[in-house]
Amino acid sequence: MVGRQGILLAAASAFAERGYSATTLRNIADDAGIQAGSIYHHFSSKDELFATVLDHGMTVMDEAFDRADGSLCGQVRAHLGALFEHGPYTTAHVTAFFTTPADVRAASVPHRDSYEAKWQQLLAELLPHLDDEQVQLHRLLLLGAMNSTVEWFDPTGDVTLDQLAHLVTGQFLRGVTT
Amino acid sequence: MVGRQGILLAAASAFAERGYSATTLRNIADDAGIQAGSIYHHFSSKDELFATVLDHGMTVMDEAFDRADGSLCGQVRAHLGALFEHGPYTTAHVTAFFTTPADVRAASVPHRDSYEAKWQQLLAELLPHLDDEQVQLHRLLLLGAMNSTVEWFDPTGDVTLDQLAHLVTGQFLRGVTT
DNA sequence: GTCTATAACATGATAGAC
DNA sequence: GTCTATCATGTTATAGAC
Repeated sequence: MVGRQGILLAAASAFAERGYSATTLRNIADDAGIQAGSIYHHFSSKDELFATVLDHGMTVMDEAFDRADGSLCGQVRAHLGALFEHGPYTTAHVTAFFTTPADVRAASVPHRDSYEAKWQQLLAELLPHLDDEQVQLHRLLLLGAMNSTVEWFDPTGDVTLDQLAHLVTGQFLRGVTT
Repeated sequence: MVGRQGILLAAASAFAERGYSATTLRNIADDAGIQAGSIYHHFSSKDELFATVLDHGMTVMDEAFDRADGSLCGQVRAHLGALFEHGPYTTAHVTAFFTTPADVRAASVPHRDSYEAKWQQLLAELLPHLDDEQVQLHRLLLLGAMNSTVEWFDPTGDVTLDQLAHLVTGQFLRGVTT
């Protein structure tokens, strides 16, 4: 893997695994097969590289959401698919965002907010008997549960992403007792 | 705040907010009101300080779990209470654990595992119609949802911890459609 | 128990050769 | 477009005074 795309992929992978601060430009350069100084031909700073990774990740999330069928299970499957089937860009969003210095992550807050607004609208239509604040709480819990899967789910194991999506959807809509 | 306890508290707060790598001993010393070098009178390394914070956090979790009434809502309330009512030690566990270098976090893995085993047993008794793997998946989703609250829940807002515990429990047991 | 000073090293970033 | 230095700064950790 070469050039800007190779750097971006190596950066996303490192940020996702170690977080923003623990990832060094030398780490990224090693994984990309170049020298650390060469990164600056493609990106002006570590911050810009990180912001580009997060922006790429949110674009993947957006496209998956917009392509899905609109059913809750379909949207859950799309979100999980974005996390596990489209490289480490989305994973970096989940694992590295919160502990990154506020001024660095600020650039990606609007993109995140617009994605969360899509979920808010979807759930509001699905749950007309609840007010906006209740919907928001349920949304945050659902996204929290889905995003936590990056810390423990193995997509190559014997549970498939489809099965996981059905499990998440069932627990959310009907609970575990059914 | 002075001495070892003051350092520990400042360290937990900093680790919880910024993660392991982004937190410097100078950060911690500043918050504790001492010089960075003085930390080494109480702890032999940054790693040991971090491990002590995580161990303290797991002890808080354990005690909250064991004191609760055994009902799911009671245990959920205890877990959320440990996150929001007993200092930043538990928060550091949630926000800083995953992105910390593996050799540093290794020391706290057994304590974490034993806590998760308590939840596994609780849910297995509550859901006798499910096999162990299904229970495990539901447990991981539930803990993921609860732990995500540290990124967005404000315990001083108009939603109380009791209300949040009931909401989490209701969504888990019966789903959102009831 | 805390301070100051400093050693030893890692990091983000720059400059210029090729 | 990548490389090889190199700079300035920040980091963990140590030693010894008080």
